[in-house]
Amino acid sequence: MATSVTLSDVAREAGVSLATASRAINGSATRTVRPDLRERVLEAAQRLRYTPDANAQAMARGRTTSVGLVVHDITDPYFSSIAAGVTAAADAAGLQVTLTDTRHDPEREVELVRLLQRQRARAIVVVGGRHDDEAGNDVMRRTLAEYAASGGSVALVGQPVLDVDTVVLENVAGAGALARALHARGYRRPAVLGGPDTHLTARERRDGFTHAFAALGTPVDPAHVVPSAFTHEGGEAAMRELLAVGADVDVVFAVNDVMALGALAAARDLGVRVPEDVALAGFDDILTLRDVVPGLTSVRVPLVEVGRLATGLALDAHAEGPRVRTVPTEVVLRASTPDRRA
Amino acid sequence: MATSVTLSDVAREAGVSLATASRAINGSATRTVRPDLRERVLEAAQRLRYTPDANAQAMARGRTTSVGLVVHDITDPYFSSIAAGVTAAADAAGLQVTLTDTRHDPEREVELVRLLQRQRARAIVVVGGRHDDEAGNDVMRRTLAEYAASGGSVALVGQPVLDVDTVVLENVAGAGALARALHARGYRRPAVLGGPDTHLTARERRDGFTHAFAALGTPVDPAHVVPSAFTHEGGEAAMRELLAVGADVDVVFAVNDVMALGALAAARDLGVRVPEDVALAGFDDILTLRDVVPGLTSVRVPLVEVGRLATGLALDAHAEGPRVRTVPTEVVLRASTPDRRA
DNA sequence: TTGTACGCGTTATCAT
DNA sequence: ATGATAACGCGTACAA
Repeated sequence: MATSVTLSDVAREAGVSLATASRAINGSATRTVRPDLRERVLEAAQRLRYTPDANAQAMARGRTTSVGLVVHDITDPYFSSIAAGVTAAADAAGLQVTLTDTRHDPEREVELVRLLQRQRARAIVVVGGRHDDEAGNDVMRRTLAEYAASGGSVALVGQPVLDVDTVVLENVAGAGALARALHARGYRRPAVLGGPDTHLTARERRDGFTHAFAALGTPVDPAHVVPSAFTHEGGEAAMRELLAVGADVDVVFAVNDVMALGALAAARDLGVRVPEDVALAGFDDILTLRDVVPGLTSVRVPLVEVGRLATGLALDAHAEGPRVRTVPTEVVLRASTPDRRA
Repeated sequence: MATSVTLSDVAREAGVSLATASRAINGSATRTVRPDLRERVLEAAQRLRYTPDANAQAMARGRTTSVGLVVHDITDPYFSSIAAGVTAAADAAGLQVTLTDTRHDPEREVELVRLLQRQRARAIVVVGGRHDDEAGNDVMRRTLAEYAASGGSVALVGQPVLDVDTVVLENVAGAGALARALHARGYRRPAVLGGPDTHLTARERRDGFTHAFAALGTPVDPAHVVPSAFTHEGGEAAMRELLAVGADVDVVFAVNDVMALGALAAARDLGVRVPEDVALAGFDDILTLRDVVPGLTSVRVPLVEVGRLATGLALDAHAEGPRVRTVPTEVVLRASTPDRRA
């Protein structure tokens, strides 16, 4: 480690006290510095190439300027868009983002929160739907509570089950609206690539979809609800399974776009045409969709905005119990689900 | 800010000195602690829910555990894949990643490096090709030099023009190999969506491509080299321009995949079929391509590995002058450039 | 307005 | 092996 110029060096060089140098450079709120002294200090700082040590400042002030971000996979467009929102919001607040990635390992999520707590991140944004796993949730809930007790604030993107501020996506409503839109276009034999059984987001979207179709008088055949991983590979495998049994379906709903794209790949691979042989829809409306043909019908989630919102929630200190911000979704119909009534 | 348990609290609770507590918990290298005392300390720490303050540790040790990362746009698959490599490598080294995003503003790049220097990031990875702009490069070079002088190390992904360790992509060779592969498939009337004139990566790929085609006896018509932004929109606009003038071309090379996808969108929009009416190729082989039809011919760059490599380079302290790690590329032929000789 | 001195939480040096 | 104690770089009451 080479030598780093400190504020003391600057003070000495400028012939003033450490305190004055600090006030001149940082611009203390209450105190003010005589213009000529201030000038001397700034000049000295420049001459010496002084760089304030954010770490030391954080120590002295008692709070850091960093925001922790926990995602499952930064290469996934869903997460990278949210991450963009988080960095934008943090930047606007003069804060830095520490990016951490679970690589889809749920246990790492807890470790990463602890890690960020050690960094004394002023706030943590955790992105990712919860699981129906009381034991697991309990560990996470306790971990977050400890972090909060140590002075940090948390925002979650997912389900409001961890007693922290949460950005909630309208999964049920969005999937229901999608189902109705598809029904209106003439689809009557739906199938669902449902994701993991315990994954709440997957479940909400799956049930929102199936319930809506049931309410319309054309229930989804339970045999046509295929569980899978929440990933590209998961969607691909589930679609393959569905097609392998020769299921009689006219539209397939994958509970997220990445899965839908996996399904699309499977269909392509098996010579099944979308939408001619079967229609396909996803959820999230990730950025990738702009480059996919046929245009994939989806349910839009304002992902960047979700990141901003979560960051704002986490940063905006509050007193009362956990808040919930519900983000509306919007059905976007595209070529992958053409009108069948023609 | 709520109260946080400190090491002193733990020491008092365990009835030992601060020093012993520190040694027991951190496990000092040279010193060792009597087992029973050690046990008492650990137990006390657990009881009090003690969490070490990474910031304070960094102060005392004189070095932080964070790595800075500078990208232009985290939602761009090129950058997010590299970011995945950086976080993986950092994680393996027990370090954290501070993610910063220029949002395509070159001036922010310098500011972000200064920001990361203030954070005393132990290393900084800057991702992004350089520009033919000596003034701009000079500012950046000086900024990085100052950071290095303060004890940090830097790795760049791009061109080795800033006197720091650099991961270099085989742009010229890759584009040349692509040109030859296309020529071998029968293409004779190539065009290039060339990106910004001053952008070195764009230029290298453009020239590598045109020179190779010239060497094969079928030079690229200069009128068919269209400059543009290095983005999706840039590719789209350039393709639109090319098609608008009714250029007589049989294959279009976009200097990166994101641009190629923009070009694909433009072609689609104008009713021009790929590859029937014109073939298309890109560069990078971003993850998104797995979902694009027709499969886009590209030049593969091991992006995640590039991120890992750059991080390793930055972390592995060295004495001598700037090192260069060249990453090989590989032509991947897909459906967007079918064999024309049939 | 300026300077002195203490504190932030931890590591490391130096006695003991 | 353990314990005082001095750093680390900075902010800020408090005193002058």
